[in-house]
Amino acid sequence: MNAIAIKHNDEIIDLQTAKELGFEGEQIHLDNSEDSLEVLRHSTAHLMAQAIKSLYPDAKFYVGPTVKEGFYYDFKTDAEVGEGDLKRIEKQMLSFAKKKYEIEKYSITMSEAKEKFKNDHLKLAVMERITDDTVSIYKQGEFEDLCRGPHLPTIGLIRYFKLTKIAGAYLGGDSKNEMLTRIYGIAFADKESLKNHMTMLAEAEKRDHRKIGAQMKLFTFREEVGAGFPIWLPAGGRLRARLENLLFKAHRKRGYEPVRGPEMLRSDLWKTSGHYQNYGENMYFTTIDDVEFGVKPMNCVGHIKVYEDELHSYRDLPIKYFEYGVVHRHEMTGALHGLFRVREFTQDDAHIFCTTEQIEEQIIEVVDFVDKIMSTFEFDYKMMISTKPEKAVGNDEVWEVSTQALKNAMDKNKLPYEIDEGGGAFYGPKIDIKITDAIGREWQCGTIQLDFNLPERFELEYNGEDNEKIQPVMIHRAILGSFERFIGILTEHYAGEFPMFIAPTQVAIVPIADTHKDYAKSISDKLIDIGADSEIYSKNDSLNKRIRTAEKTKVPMLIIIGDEEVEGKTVAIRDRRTREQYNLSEEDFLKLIQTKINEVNF
RNA sequence: GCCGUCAUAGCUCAGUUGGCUAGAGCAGCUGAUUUGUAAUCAGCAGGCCCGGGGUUCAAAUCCUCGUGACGGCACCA
Repeated sequence: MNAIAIKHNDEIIDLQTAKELGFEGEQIHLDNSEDSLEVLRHSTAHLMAQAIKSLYPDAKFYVGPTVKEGFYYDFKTDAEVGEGDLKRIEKQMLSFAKKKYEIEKYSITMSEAKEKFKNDHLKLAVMERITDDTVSIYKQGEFEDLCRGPHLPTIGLIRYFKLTKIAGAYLGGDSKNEMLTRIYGIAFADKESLKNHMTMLAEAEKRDHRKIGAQMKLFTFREEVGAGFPIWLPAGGRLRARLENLLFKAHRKRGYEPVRGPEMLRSDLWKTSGHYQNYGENMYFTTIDDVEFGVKPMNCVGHIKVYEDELHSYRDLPIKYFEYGVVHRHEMTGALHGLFRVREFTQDDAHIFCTTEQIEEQIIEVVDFVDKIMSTFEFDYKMMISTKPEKAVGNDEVWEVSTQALKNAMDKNKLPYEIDEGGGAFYGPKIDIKITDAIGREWQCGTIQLDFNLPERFELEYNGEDNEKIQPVMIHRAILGSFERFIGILTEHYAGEFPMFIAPTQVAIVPIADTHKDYAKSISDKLIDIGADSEIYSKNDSLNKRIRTAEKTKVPMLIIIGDEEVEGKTVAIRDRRTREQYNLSEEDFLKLIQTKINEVNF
């Protein structure tokens, strides 16, 4: 098997370049290793560009890199290109690949390149980002493209690929620029891997919380209600209530007090907080009796008003208020996505008012809280420290101190984190908790924000040891982030098969005949007493049909009761997770359910 | 917001080049059947074909403006 590239000084060097520069190194062969796929997919992007150029002669190309899941190419053409054209482009790609064109490389100076591509504004835009004096051109058949490589020796090696989606993308990722057409694709070294990848995508689609949410009747959206406003259905309501209850206890144990602020507050307050100036375009406003009100996009101002209700001593700190706060944010239409991104959502929000000395321990306590919950659900997550954004209030010194405080807390406790420059809230830096979902996407959920600014703006204070007035520090934090997004992620994580302690329904009861309905009802009542929900499948359908229907609802446990069970006071259990069938006495069964429900505490 | 695709019954989908009372499965209702572990049978009902405007003898089908959804981009919990 011939090499397709080599590894030189830990860099992938294609054969064209290796020959030119006389480099040697470990051979990279065409397989599904990371290095090999990097080269293969990059060349497949070029092959796609070649096909696009032949089908749309006016097409101009921007960049075509490889990404985590394949590759894409951004281009511009006056023709309309839609999803239906992907097949056509694929076909053209295959026919070029069959011609086995060699991929040739040559170098020219930057000024020659600028002359060569003078009529191609996209290539000129690409070159603006390059500082080198020379650039390389890769050529296959008639098609050539400015590129740094690495590439395969020939496009004849490209066989197993698929164009997956077509979309628009801004030139240079900047919404002020023109929009280009982007086509995404995937390529592998062999047929089997491509097939597996496509199967994986189909499986991921089955887990989509929007799909499962509809099937399991967790939530819905309606056009006449408005985009981004979820409607919680009974099953979703039950699931959500379980989460809320568990979390309520968890907060109480950690010394948080439940409070509640109003849904909308006078705009003057949002001006004081800075939301009006910095976040106003995302807020909903209404004017009544000549007074303008803003619907809250965050709960902090309400909690500040709770704090202001009485004088505080340093002895009282830290003070922790929490609320399942409903907030409204006018997200842009294109951003809406199932429960992951909505315009009305409920945060598990809390604000900790503490002294500067208490910052570190408080941050660590919240990080522990987060870890407890994430590990309960077996989520992978990572933490990111986000620094001062462009739009921000407060002076640089305060930002510096607070950002450093977050880093110190993490460093001292040896907690790993990444840095997101400029990703902070306008009032302070934050630690974001990002969960990796079922298909590898990352979602921001929890957040811990350190804030010196709002206490200053609202002139918050407490009495210190010497009876002097001291400004407290505010920590804004959410563990789940929002119930909406978190439940969406949970749904995909479990593919709808929620564990007992959180499932909308714990037990499905199937009485074999009408004569067993009374027993079913009595079990159902006893389940409610121990905090479990059940549904009785007693409709006039065949037994098999009812078992099938019950199974399809993904309820964790199914019990069947007939003459034998009524007589012996037992139940016949089907556990859908373990697929086991066995019998238990009614008493043991209730104990089992109770144990399973209570086995989780945050 | 931007680029592209799309919208038919509660759900999943048919509906030919514009042409008869717009169809099916599931779900629902009624009846028969009372079942021991993944779909019993029969019947009934259900549609402002997303909304407004237009073209045409004729529109679910073509045009246009909205609304909503989907895939990305940008933005973000």
